[in-house]
Amino acid sequence: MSRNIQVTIIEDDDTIRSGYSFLIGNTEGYEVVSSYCSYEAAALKIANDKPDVILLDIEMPGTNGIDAIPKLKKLLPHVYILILTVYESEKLIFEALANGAAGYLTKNTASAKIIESIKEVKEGGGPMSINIAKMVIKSFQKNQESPLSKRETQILEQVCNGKSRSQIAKELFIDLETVRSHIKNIYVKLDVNSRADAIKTARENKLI
Amino acid sequence: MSRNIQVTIIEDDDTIRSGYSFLIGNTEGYEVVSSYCSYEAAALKIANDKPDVILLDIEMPGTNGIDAIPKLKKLLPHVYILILTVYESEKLIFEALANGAAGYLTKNTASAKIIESIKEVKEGGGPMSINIAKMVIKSFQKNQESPLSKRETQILEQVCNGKSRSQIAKELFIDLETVRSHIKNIYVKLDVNSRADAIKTARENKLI
DNA sequence: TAATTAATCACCCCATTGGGGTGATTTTTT
DNA sequence: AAAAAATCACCCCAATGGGGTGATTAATTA
Repeated sequence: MSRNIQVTIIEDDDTIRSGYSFLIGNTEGYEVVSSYCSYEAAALKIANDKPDVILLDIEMPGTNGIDAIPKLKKLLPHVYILILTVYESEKLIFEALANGAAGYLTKNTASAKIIESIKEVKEGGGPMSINIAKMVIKSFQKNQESPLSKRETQILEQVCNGKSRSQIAKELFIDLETVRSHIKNIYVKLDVNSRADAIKTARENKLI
Repeated sequence: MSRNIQVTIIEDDDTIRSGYSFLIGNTEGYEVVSSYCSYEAAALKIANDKPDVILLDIEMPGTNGIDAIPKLKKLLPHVYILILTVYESEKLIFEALANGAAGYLTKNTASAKIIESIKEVKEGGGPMSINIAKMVIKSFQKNQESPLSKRETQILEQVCNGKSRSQIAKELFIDLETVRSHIKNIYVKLDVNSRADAIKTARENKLI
């Protein structure tokens, strides 16, 4: 009834690539339809391979994995891309996810977990390594010890939404001068003197 | 050598509470130090229980789980809070995480996974149910079919950072009039006529 | 209870900004 | 060859933003 999960591997290291290939190819229900050592090599033929899931490395010669994601998605709009890399930098992780990666595993991940994640991603899940999940969750968390009051935080949020003083005043049913006053206090507390700097500081310190 | 993981359960449903209590209490290496049916009940005594991990429900009489998170964190700064609930709304999930929850599981989660997640959270991980992970990852993903050009997207990002036209011009080494021109085109494409509306539309459509 | 902090509003000043027009040139992509 | 993207130019003017300085009334904390 159910077809094997078709997997393509894009990874420049020969040893790792054949390792994954062997692992997946010998697992019941999985099938490696192709493997490439670069995006450029994959681009030429992958549209015919029609994989369900692509295992993608980030560090590669030529087009790197991050930039390869949108290009692969264009070639195969319904493919699920699972990043499998040694990198754990926040920037790379979020860029990969923003570009359309469906999951992110680090290379120390156990074989069983990789196999499980391929299935999970194919079923619409979002597999992540423990450490990745930690970073992702942390990125959501607000600073619990903000120097700003509730009202100030509320107003700063509106500033981040690009609202003008008068717009904020209307929405919060307070006077324009009150908004001004709050913003001035925010500037003092954050030690800034412009909207742009306030937003920057607020984001850096997760005050919003 | 290693102490049992001390767990507190806060959950208003008696049946579910004793179910979890039984499950965790009878697992090697885990210990239920206390269980409460509301935040109010917990607040009085939990500081003495000193749990490592709190299993917290969202739907509860009195203070709900979301609002209870920061309060519990104040009472026990080093506690890990694991949300265990039936709710899967994006809003609740992100609010819970923003408030400091370390993980988020839905109640259909298998017993073994719950036990594993408690350990994971105590070790600094960020356990999530598959469906939650999916939503979290989706929240990062940009719209791949933006109506905006690269330059326009770049400029809109700066607008979202609260930058003025002249600041953007300086940063991108282009003329102020060019920035103006781009912003005007962005407004036309997004069918808006102010920064605030552009930011709103951009966020709603994940163009940034 | 006393002292802070938070939240509200007021009026001064003025350079900068933002948004609406209209139009043109050059490079890149299709 | 045509379309889209990126660049720059000049018109207009109300609204905005940031800098001062200061006051009143809750609410919270010491």
